[in-house]
Amino acid sequence: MSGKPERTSRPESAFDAAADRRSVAARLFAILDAFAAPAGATSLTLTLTAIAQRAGLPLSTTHRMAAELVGWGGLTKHDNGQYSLGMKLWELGVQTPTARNLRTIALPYLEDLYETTREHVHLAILDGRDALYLEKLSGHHAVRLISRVGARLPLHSTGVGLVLLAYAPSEVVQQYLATSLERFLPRTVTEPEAVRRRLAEIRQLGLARMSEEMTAGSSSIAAPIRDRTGQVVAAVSIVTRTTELVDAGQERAVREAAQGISRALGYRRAQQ
Amino acid sequence: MSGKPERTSRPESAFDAAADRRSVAARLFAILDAFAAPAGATSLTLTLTAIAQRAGLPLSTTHRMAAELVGWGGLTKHDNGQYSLGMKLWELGVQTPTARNLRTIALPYLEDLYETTREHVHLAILDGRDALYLEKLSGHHAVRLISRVGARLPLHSTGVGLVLLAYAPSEVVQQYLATSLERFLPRTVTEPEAVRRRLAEIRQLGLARMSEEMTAGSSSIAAPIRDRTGQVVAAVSIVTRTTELVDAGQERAVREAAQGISRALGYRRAQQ
DNA sequence: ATCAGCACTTTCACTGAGTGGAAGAATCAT
DNA sequence: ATGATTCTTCCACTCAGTGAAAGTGCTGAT
Repeated sequence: MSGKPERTSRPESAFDAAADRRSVAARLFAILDAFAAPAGATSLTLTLTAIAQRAGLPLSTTHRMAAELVGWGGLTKHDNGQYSLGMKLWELGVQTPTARNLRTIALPYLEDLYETTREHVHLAILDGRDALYLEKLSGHHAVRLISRVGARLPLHSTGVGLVLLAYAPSEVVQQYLATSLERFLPRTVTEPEAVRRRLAEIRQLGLARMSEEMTAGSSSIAAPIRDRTGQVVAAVSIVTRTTELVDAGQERAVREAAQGISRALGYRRAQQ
Repeated sequence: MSGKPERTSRPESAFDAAADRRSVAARLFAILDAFAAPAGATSLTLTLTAIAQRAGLPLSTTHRMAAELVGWGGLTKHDNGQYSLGMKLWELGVQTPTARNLRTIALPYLEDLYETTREHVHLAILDGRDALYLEKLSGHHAVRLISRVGARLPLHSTGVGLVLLAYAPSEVVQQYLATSLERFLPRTVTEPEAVRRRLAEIRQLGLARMSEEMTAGSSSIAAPIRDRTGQVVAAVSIVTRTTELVDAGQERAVREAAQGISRALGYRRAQQ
């Protein structure tokens, strides 16, 4: 049909300039977001064309802006012409108050927990509808997991996620359970009422136990971290190979780590 | 003197609009940089006015741009009206290839090193004229240090810095030694020729020893990390309380950690 | 060698997005 | 109340940013 594009009239273009009402800033952000775009498969490095596509920008605009970002340090241009996120972003990122404060305070306790259990150790916060993994320690030989520092994982299928949800404001829980929850493995609990019952249980125990709900062969034990005001601001967990028996020692270790961090954050076992 | 500003003519303003030839992008970057600006004393949170001052921008421009940044997640606006860097930056930052790859690979070895030595453990890379601290592990009771994840420290007065300088291209060394080196403590080596001799020694030993050159009461042992190509890409160190005797066990531990990480990065003891 | 194909870079005339001074609102201090 | 300070909104002007198109350079097929 539309064989040869009509060069005389406006050439058919994938990009509708007039419809793009984004500000300069928004376009810059789109370029940076291009590197984080697809959920799991984060592309560490992209060509100019790939960035332009993902950001939905004309190539020349992308080129100009990428150059500015490179100049600043937000992007790095490699010898092969590919781009990746730059060190400047890392430097700014680690200054972020939550990341910096929580991490600095929690890390020693996480190390202790790792030493006593020799299992994956996670530290996560609630961010939007996800558990955002702030820190992860693991030895050389631990189980392969999808978690990663900076990763976002669902609240209903991870230990830290359930803990965070259990202590979240009720409207957050409401909203979260209103959407359908993905079933990753046969044992993933996805039915809203069942999840609610679990949350209540977790609040009662001050501890969450998960088994085979996200990654086959792995279980997790998670506990809440409170700040000065008593609010739950984060969660710690260990992820172990699934075993039948409940290891009381592990549970105690996780609880102690959470309590240690809470105390370090200024929490004093409130009126109970 | 200049009592009432003359409203009829151009009002005396600290900001010369015409002289500011920065692009929109550059102005945005200036706002973000405002949070990292002063070397040591990083301000975690700033008021709008403070940002405008540091970035050298009119208040209204700052206001508009800050709003866009908040919308994106690059800044967070707190209840009290103060701004701080946002989680989005952290998320992008941890995706940065060097940070992500090096950290992921190195962390288990750093943990081992911490466990066997119980001392501060540092991982740093060379960035510009500084040692940039990528990772830092330390227990609850360790010596108080100025280093911090994301911190930049001088090359000539830190263990990791000297190692990185020792294996840097000669023009980097040239340039670095061309400027006058700050003396932090009486024992800091600042004389260019003396530094060069040290670098040679470090290359020979494959290890650097520092004592009381940056922080009083602390010493450090550092070793180089090589990648697949044999190039030195980072350095590990431990920082200990200064003692008279050389602890061979500590030196071995640092060396082993560095070798372990190098091996994990694909380095195979090259032709020697 | 030659050419086609693709990815990146540079240019440039047009124009509306971004600008910043100023006025208004809100907050705090006295 | 009164003034000082900090933040927010507005809007007419204008120049910075725009993107189509031409140019450059590389790769690999013939």
